[in-house]
Amino acid sequence: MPRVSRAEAESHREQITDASARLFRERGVKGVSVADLMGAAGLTHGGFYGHFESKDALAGVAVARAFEQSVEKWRKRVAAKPDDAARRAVLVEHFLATQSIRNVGLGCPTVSLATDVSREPVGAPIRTAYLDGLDALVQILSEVEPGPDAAARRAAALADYATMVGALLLARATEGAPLSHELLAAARARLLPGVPQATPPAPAPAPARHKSKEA
Amino acid sequence: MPRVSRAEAESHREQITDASARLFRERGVKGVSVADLMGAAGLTHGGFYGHFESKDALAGVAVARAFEQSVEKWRKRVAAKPDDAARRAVLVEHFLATQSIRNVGLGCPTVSLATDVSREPVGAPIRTAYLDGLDALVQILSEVEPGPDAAARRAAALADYATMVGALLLARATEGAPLSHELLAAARARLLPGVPQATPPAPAPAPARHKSKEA
DNA sequence: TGTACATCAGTGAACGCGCGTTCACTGATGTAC
DNA sequence: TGTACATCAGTGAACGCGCGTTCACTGATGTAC
Repeated sequence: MPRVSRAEAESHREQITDASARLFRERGVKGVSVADLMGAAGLTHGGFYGHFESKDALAGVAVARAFEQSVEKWRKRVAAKPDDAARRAVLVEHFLATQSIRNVGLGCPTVSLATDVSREPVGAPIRTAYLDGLDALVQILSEVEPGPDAAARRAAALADYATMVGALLLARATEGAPLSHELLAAARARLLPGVPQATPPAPAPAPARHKSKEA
Repeated sequence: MPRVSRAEAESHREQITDASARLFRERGVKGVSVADLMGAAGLTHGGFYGHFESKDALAGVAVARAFEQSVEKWRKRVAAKPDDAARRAVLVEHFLATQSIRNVGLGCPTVSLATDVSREPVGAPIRTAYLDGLDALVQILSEVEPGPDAAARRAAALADYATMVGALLLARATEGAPLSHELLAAARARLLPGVPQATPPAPAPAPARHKSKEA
């Protein structure tokens, strides 16, 4: 089986990177072994060092990959909406959706990796990747915020982002308790005042004061 | 040296608990060994199981201890202020102070342990301790929030809390970059609009439009 | 208060285990002619 | 296009290490008389 073609080897490297981007978010960098990562690509552990210099080096590459995926999703959501208010709303609603609680592996790396990153020394590859990725997401959010100037829009984006990250982080830590959904709902209400909260699975049938909300 | 008095043994248990409450916040539960914890109390690792059933059981006790310390601090800060607006402000300002970035070991466990807790299975001792502790802190904040009724005050407390947690979490993950302080400042401005931001080490000398802000 | 002995807090060696990393080896791939 | 050989992607055993946990042992503490 050894000595596969160069195209296959490159595909293996991609598989390792993608699996790491997902598993590191789910279990943390320390929570996944090199053998786990290679196994996710259908390989054995020994070949790892043909692809990456070390597990820490992979962490940097994998975190960059995770952010690339998020940036792409954000761009697509933004592009599908007609105006900035709708663009901001769709970003917030996706971030704070109930499904985001359980969707750790493909969810925003900002939330799932923040603590791991903050425990790494300042020069670690994972820190650079995280900082760059966070910058890119904040930039996208800034562009759809209302405000008189760029500084105001950036400040609004940072405050919004902090609220979303905190709410999802706490919702995950309290998963299974009512507080978990309460946190997401409170953050949605804060960031999108006046927008109907349609997220709970079976909302009470309202008396339809204005009009029905779902087709 | 073995067979110390019962009072000494109880003191050892307290030292282990306190050291764990601090070190678990700094490095995570997996980031500290039983030998580290016992060493912090001046003991060797073998005696650990005379005090706790397992490392996981200690994690529950230590996290409860960490939250007790935070609740006590919050109560003292609240008690020192004359009205609810000032009480809310002092809680927010302490949470989002620049020093909080580095003060992980004695800082709010909600931030430093959220990810570790969310990666534990639902029945783990650490999850119960975390949920109870978070409930207690949210309760204190709810009592000083403005609002027409208890539900509104609780929703405001949850949104405020999410904003503070997210801002501090991200500020820690980006420590060393300008973005780190920017995040704290944006959250302060969002939660305490109109309050002068005196936190940067050397604020530009303002033209003193109303009055000087520090005695 | 004083003596005799059972209790048990802490020690340190040992356990099995999983980890990140290294390395000799294999054999299909890629290349030179 | 076909042959000969060097390259190198992947294998799996092995390395040293640190981990959580167990356990026989020690000797001061606590207790019974």
